Amino acid sequence: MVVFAGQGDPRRSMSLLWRAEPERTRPGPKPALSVAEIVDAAIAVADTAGIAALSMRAVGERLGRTAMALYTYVPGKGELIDLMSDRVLAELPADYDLSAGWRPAVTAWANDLWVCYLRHPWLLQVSQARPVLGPGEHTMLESLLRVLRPTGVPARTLWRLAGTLSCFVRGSAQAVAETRQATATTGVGEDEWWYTRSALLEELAPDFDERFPTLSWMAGQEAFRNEDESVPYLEQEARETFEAGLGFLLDGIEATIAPRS
Amino acid sequence: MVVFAGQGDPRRSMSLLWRAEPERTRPGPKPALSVAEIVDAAIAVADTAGIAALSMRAVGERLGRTAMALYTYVPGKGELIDLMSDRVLAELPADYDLSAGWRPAVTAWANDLWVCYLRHPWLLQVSQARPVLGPGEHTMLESLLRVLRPTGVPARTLWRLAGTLSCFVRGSAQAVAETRQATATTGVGEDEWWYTRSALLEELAPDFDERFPTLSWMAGQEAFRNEDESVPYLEQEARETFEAGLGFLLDGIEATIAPRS
DNA sequence: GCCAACTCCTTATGGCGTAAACTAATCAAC
DNA sequence: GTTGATTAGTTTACGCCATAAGGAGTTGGC
Repeated sequence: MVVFAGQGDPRRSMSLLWRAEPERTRPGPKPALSVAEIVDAAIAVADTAGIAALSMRAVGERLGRTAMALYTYVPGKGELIDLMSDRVLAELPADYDLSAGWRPAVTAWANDLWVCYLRHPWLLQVSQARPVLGPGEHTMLESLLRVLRPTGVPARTLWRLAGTLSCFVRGSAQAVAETRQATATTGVGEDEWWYTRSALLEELAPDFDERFPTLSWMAGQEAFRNEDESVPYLEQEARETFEAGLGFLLDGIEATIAPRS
Repeated sequence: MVVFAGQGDPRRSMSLLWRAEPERTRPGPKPALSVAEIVDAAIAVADTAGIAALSMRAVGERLGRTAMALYTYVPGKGELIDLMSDRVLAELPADYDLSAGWRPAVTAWANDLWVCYLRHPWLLQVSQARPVLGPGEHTMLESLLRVLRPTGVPARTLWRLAGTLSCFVRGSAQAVAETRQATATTGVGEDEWWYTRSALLEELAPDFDERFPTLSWMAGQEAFRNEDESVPYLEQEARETFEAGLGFLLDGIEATIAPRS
């Protein structure tokens, strides 16, 4: 299930996103932790154990504290996830080389975002509905717009292009991320999984070929073979879909842009 | 967080997906419920209250039973979600009119899937990594392949096209779905939300225009105005991104297909 | 009539986020 | 110094969740 953003005081969340660290000359014990440290620990937990394992208890434990200790730094779990998302996006490059034209630059942007999603798959499970509006998110968008703006398309089109590209990268990264996560959490390898399932399919749906003629034609096409044995099949498949799809998309965009360049 | 598929006995899950209802002349009290009834109830819960509110208790309650009663029909929550997904996808059309060519047919397919996602937004939060392999999922894919196959592209390309289109529809439907869900769960309208946030942004990031020149240029472009006041802004925005993006994508695909038609 | 199979319930376990109340540390003002 | 306000961090507790275990009542075949 998608994780939603913090719903508490907006001022508090936004301050956390934009402010470095609060100044300190106040009574009370010195804080042993910092927001940054907590966010890092949370990212580490989510990266290694998945977002399902991201609990306040788990993050606290990693820092040698109780779950409740985190609440002095961060209003709640939702806000913590906002901070994680924005921090991870902030690591993306802010500028792309435009000397070879917009197309290689967009490709690089898409690739970087893709890699970021795969390095932090939990990011794909955080709702993007209400954007976090932190510096990281803005950087990601700014860098894409900076690449596309020189093509001279009108602002409205520019915005659509950015939206389309983001959607596509996100959608296709999800395919890979979920594949990996499924393997990790179930402990069942792809081959094994597929073998069991397809045998069952034959048994339970003996009329498969009549019901799904095109699918069964495709299955017989032998177009699917693992080129690189070291990469799981489904993952390789998804990676190629990403590359091919980006190609289709850029072709289409080129057709829109070309008339005016 | 993404909900994962059932991880129990694969035979059991697959039987549930493919078999209508088990034959019954066995001892024991007659079952008062059926798998189909449970799945319907679960879909109703998820549709109205979101997947976060989908608990075994909630589904049982809707049927006048306890949570544990469901476990006689369904191995667990994961498998129930599989059944829900597949059932919803099975409602999609199996065939599209090809008389006007592949392009309107693909557009119709994409639209239908999009509408399905928006009718059942929780579907977007169910991992697609390990496909459910039920009849519904196969129907959805079969109908797209049936549209694209007559273009004569090689099987491998066909597969990439299908993957790309699925990713894109899913990705962009997510944008709308999450927007709506955010409004529903937080109870804060878009305008209100945006107003508060942008005011805070100015206050907390006074150097915004220097850091994000392209974004701030865009914001000044006034390209963004709500044409239809009855539809929330972000949702309309996302819908247009979907339509425009599908256009770019189909243009690109057309370029790939054209040489051979 | 009896037994095995079955549905459905109650109860219990161990997780979760976080509210509330508390202890202990730290600084400013006196 | 001492005091009092302020803060960091703990413990405890509440109400959720999925589901394991075991028991009560129902039914068909023998």
